[in-house]
Amino acid sequence: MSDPLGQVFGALADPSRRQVIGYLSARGTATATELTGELPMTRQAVAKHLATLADAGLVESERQGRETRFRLTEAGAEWDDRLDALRSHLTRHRR
Amino acid sequence: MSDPLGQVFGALADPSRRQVIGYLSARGTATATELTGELPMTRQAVAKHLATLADAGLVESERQGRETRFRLTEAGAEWDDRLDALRSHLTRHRR
DNA sequence: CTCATGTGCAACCTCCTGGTTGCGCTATTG
DNA sequence: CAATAGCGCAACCAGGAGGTTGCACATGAG
Repeated sequence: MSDPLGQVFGALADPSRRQVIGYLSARGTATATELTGELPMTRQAVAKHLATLADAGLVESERQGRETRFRLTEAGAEWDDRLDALRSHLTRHRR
Repeated sequence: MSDPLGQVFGALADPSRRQVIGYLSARGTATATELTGELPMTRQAVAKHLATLADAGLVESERQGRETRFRLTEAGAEWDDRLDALRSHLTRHRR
């Protein structure tokens, strides 16, 4: 759609997707099946989230044998930091 | 829905809404009818965008007589700055 | 007072999104 | 080689998002 900013914000708007970013930041790498254990949804749903994150350039994948491992891109890691900052900025400013 | 971050990102995901933020930042204040002149949509559509921006806490309104004037909140102004930074960050990193 | 201007509310439509199920293919393992 | 684990693709569904039209209500201007 040639609206990179919109894709990024759209990707970050979903809480499950932000959680995925958090998990990937903590683990470094994970497969869709692994992440399914952490989220209340099916593997295919997780795979879709990973796909939109990849479209937004926040995540990249690499097939290793029969599994596909995902990790944060540089932009994704930057956003993981910004998310932490924004969260504390919110709770600080709330009241 | 008690997902403040999600509301903010959702609001920023739409290009028309980001444009509205830009206009408000430039003009300081505007009504829905005024903004309709700048965007290819009806006044009601603009009003909806302003409502979601207000729900996200990026914009606030004040009724003056028969018109309702909108302006950026502090958070909205901060995001207007962050948007500029992100855009140049993108065009810098792209290529 | 009358009338035009500005607004808000509600119904409606279309398309996208988050999620599901089902199936078939690929690659490891025993 | 056979069985299984992991993945991708496609169809499908309910609900929300972006937008429209139509109308009723309030307020300032003449």
